[in-house]
Amino acid sequence: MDKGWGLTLDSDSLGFFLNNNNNNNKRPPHPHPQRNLNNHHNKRSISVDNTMFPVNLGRRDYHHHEPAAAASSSPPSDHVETRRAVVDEVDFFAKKPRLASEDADHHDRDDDAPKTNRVSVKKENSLGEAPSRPDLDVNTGLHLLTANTGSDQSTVDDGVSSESDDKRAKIELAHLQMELQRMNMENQRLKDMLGQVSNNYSVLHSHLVALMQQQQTHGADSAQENEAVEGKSEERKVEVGGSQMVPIQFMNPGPGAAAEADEISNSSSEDRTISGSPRNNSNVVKNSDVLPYDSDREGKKVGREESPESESQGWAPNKAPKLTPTKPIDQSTEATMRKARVSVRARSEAPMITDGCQWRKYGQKMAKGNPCPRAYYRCTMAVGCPVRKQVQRCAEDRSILITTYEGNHNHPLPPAAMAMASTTAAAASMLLSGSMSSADGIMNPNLLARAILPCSSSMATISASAPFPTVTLDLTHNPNPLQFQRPPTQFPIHFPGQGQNGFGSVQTAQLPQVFGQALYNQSKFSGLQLSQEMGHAQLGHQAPQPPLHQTQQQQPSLADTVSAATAAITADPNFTAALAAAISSIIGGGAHPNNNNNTSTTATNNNISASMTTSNSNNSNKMGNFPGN
DNA sequence: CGGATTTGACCCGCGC
DNA sequence: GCGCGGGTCAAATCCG
Repeated sequence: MDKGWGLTLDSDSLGFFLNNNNNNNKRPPHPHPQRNLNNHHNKRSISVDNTMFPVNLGRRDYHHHEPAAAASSSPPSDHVETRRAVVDEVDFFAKKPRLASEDADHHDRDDDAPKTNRVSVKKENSLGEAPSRPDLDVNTGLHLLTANTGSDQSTVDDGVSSESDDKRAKIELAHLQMELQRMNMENQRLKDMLGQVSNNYSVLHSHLVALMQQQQTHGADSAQENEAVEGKSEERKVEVGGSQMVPIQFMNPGPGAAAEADEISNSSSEDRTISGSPRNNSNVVKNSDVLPYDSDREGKKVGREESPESESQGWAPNKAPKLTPTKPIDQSTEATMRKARVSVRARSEAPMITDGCQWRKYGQKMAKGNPCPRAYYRCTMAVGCPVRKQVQRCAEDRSILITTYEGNHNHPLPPAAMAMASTTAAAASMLLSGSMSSADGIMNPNLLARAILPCSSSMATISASAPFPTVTLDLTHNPNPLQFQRPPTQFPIHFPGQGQNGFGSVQTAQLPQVFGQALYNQSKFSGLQLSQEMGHAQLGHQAPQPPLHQTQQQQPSLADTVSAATAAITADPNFTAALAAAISSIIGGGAHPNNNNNTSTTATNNNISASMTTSNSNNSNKMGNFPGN
């Protein structure tokens, strides 16, 4: 029985495993709440490895030992019912057990019959002769594999009924162990599948966005070119789909990007050193990463790309202007492209919004014109990830947290992080796409704004002022649940069964789910959660902020909203229109004039309103020095 | 003790 | 050329 309850440890770890299945954090253990999950992750791996195999050995012994009763007499265990693997398991053993169970039944029911069977079996075991009867033949096979057969049979020979009970218990134990083993294995497979699906989604999504950009860029030029681009795009899509290369290629706006993407894996990191900055060391490490994406390398390649649209958005510290001495115009464009940012304004008392990624603070500065310090973070989920973000309180309303993202992750993201990452990347790509439609777009904010926001959105502002074009997503405004309903045509792709995130099933059911979006909602994390764990009363804005902080149950998850925005972006062939739809979907209604330094455009159609998902969830980072405090 | 944070210094681009 | 501001580095410090 001890062994049997050793199984509960397995089951615990199994449940543990299941619970954390979506948390693909790879960070080392850390005391912070979110990192505890990482801890779990590590533990999970270890526990699976350590517990599975030793137990498996034991289980095997048990199974070979007494598989018969396991199939015939053991009652269904708690773990078994719903899992298909268990069915397979039972089926698997039903072959042997069904025959062997006859033995067991005989043992249990008849006092005499077993003797005959035993005699014949022992005879076969000892002699190894071919049996004359088929049933005996089967029995022989089973017992030959059994190490402890002799002892068990000897106990049966004693004819003690209590020992048959013990035997039955052992059988059940063996069965449970086997089931647990199966479940562990299957969950491992599921985890792998999930990881693959996530990766595939990243790849597909990024390239879809790239394709959208290409269409957008060339759509106005000529239909002929557009067809040509699509031809390239299809080629590229196929290649990407096969190789899973370049998971993050959001920012390849031009047709040259297609060829460029293919070259990225072949490009060497040496080009990157053109900048001569000692700070680029991390990029060398980055190139050694499994994932071939490297925005820096994209940046390097710009210098030798002929197409003005070949510049992509590298976010890592780039000295881009130095890279292209032969094309002054392209230089400025490239630099701008590379510096494109997506700023998210959200009300939060927490030091930082939890977006699913792991961040490490590397600096803090007092920015001019804002009494609140600006904190600098970089993504630490992968070595050399170029993504960085700045967190700063709004000078005018310190309850508003402004998070500015730069760059694209060069590593697979956990589901929770993909929503935000995809949205910001898509928004940035749209910004860039719009700017690409006109050479003057970047320098002409109004033109750019018109290009990107034909429908205009009061909540989305675009600052195209050099050198950093920025899309600002303002999530600080009152969401209107009614507005959350969106014409289905906006989101043709729909995944059913999205109601498990605890939020209103209505909006979640109506939300579009593109590709792996469903995974987001399954995550324990909301894609973008705003933590309130730090000093609620500090800023004094916590008190009833009317509709801004409504109950979570009535608010669409911000993760869902972000996903919706991403879906809108990726699903709509009209890319600029998609931008407006996405942004307006995030933002919701209401005018928002107070974007300090951004050239803003106002909008009217707000089909989906975003809400802040305030929760007590963990903050991945503990900022000892909270900007704004 | 290792990792994260803090913080002053440094680098770089830009405007005058 | 110089100053300013943004961004980053890295040694010191903190913390679990």
